[in-house]
Amino acid sequence: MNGKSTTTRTKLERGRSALGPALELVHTGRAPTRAVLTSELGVTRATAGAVAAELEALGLIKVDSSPGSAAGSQGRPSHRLSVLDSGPVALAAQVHSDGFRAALVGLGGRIVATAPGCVAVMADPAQVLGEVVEAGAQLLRESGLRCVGSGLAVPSAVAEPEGTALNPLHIAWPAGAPVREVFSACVRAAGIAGPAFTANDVNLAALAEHRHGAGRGAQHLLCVATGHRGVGGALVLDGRLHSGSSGLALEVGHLTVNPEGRPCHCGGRGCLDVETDPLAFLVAARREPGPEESLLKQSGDLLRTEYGDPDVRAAAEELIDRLGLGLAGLVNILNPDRIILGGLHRDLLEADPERLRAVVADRSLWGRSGSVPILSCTLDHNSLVGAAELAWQPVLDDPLAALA
Amino acid sequence: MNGKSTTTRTKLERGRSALGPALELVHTGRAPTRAVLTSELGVTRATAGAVAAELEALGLIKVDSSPGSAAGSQGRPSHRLSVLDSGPVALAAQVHSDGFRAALVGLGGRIVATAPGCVAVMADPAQVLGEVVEAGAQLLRESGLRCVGSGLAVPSAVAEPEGTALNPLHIAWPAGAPVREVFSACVRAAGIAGPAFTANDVNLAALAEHRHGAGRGAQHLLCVATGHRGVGGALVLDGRLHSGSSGLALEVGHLTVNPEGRPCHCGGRGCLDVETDPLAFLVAARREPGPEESLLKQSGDLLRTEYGDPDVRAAAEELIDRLGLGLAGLVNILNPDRIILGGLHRDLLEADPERLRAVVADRSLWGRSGSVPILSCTLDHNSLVGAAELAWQPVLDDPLAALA
DNA sequence: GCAGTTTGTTTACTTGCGGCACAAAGTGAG
DNA sequence: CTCACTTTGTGCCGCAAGTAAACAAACTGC
Repeated sequence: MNGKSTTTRTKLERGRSALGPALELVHTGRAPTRAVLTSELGVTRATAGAVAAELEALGLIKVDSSPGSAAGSQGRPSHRLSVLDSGPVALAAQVHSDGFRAALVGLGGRIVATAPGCVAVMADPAQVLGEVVEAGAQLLRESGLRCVGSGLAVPSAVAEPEGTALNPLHIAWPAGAPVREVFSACVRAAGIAGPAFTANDVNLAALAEHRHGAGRGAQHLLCVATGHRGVGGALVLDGRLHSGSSGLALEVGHLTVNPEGRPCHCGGRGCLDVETDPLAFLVAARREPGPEESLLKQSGDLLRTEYGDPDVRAAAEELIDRLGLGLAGLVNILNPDRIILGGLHRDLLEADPERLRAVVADRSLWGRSGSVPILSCTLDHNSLVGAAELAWQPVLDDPLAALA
Repeated sequence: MNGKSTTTRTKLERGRSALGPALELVHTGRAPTRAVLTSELGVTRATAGAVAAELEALGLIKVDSSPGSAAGSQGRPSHRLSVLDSGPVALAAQVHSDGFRAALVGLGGRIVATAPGCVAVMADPAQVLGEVVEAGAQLLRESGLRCVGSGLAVPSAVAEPEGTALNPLHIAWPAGAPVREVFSACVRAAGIAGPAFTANDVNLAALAEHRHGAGRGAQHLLCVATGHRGVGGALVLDGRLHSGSSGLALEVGHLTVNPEGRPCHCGGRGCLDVETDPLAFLVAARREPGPEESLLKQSGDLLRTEYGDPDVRAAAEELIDRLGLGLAGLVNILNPDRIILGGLHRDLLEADPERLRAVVADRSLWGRSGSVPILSCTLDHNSLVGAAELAWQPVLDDPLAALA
């Protein structure tokens, strides 16, 4: 925090100071017109106009002076602002238990191109990341678009500041693998421009949902989600990801939600991780679990198509109760103003929203905090979009410096 | 968050923009000299000089051009910066189970004057707050100092944005009492200048420790403390208090730390509140608890003077283990980079620091996050100083506007 | 006493941005 | 269709925060 910042910012390095906030407003869809931009920034129309023109000159946004379908209100119609379709993109990559995926993501969380996931040998991080980066490089070559940076989402806690994967249990990587370093090296080796970032997938999903999905406008957003195995959590505070002092915050998989529950590899019993993930659901519903990489789909389909089956319903209610207990514990500590659920938890919410909300409210200490809205994630590929957010962040912070 | 801020900041309202950050640096002791101020602000020497001169002209700080005891390094000695002894003060008030206390607190957390706590009839918030505000008004009259605002610390969760006390269990106030409203009314009625603020005492203690005590420099500071009864928690993130979306975050008293433990009024069993507070300690140590308003002192004295006694030692170790379990749970969710303990928890830490640290490390999921430093609170009257911080905040944010 | 180092001060100069006046582009009433 | 009205965009002026650069001041060590 301290330590004599020796970097005296010179005037030349700084851009127009309102440039970053303005771009963020357009990026998150909170500034559909120049008039709104003016009021959101709290500056004069003259300044907002100059800022918008500069962002347009940078090739980031588009200013439509011919509105066409006007809003219908009185007065002169405002120029519409939108992200530029042919603007720069970020390279987003994701690794999960059923393969990997690469995509190009423009401003506004718009997925421009995507390379479908391929199941591959998972043992060696360098090999897997080399492949996914190569797939991304191919997309970049095909599109001919400028790249502002790269982001990678991994299904593991990522320790800060080193960027090592602490528990990539569900992909066959070694614990402590230096994923950030490896990913950066792959990106550099492929000749891809811009910085490279790596973070946990649920954290990135939460970030993406906060900016473009179900979390928009929340000040204290809690996100809990499953993959095929295990449970992850994330917290977005005032628009910034809160990942703790060493990246390990909100690793909620080992909250105890059933003191007499099944043992967990962490040494405890009845952890959220083993009580509310897809495998737990299938076992509780007395179904035969399929291959690991389709557990999420299998359990989700089961919930949606056979909810009438007593076994399925009983299993769902059991998991909802356990999940609710875990969420209530988090609510008591974090007091979020919105909760969003992904993976199987989303399916559980949609199967019986009232039951989940009732459990959370009942187990919360304060009525107020327990009545927090609980919503489903709404973005496709939210981890991927979140990975792109990381790469976009320098541009959002200071467009001039980042694109120089 | 959104909603067209119609308040277009005019140029006249804004002061020198670096004024607030500069005052905060002096306030928290991070800018002992003008040269350090220059580098911390990241501005030129000319700007830092102008800012320091302006703060001096406002009567907030003192610039000692004759250093006397120089640092001994090379070059021209820098002017020393310090808060002005005769500068304005904030009125701080605290209510707890053994009475109340009023104080005047200057910049830098310096307690200028204090009115000793008086045990009084506690039933009526308006009466109690009227008395404490009157005591503060008396201090202000005696000192003749200017008052920038008032702050009140209460031993209860304070719901936002209304400012009602949700669980003032250990003082005989009704749940939901509108303490902020009542306190503001008392302050206005007494003719005391400036805005009035109200918040939870442990939150304020954490804020004070972060700025002036054991929490200085921490980015993610977790504070846990007892009063005479019950346990409170607080989190300071990047220098700002995190109290959740409705003020109810970090109400950690009802974390389960002993599934077979004694019943708690919240309906659960073995809550931190009833397992690690002074009363629990005295019972575990087989001592006769004295009057409620001296439980903290009684248990602290016992720990310090009779730690050789097997009963005392066994009780301490039991409480340390339970506290460690609770802290580990918080560490797994919040991943703080420092923990500070107050009240009996501080005494427990000092009785056997190694044991507590070992328990926390053992029950943390990640070795990294479990090795977080655990320290004692160091400030006297930290809740009182924290209450003053609330009142000082507008001045720190914009000195010109706040003192206009 | 003199070179070297670090800090404070003075004097332009740059520049982001507010304020203002005016032009532009729509709506609705008659 | 015209005119009043509302809201938005643009050009111009000026302020003031803060940089940059040159100079002065104060202390150390040889």
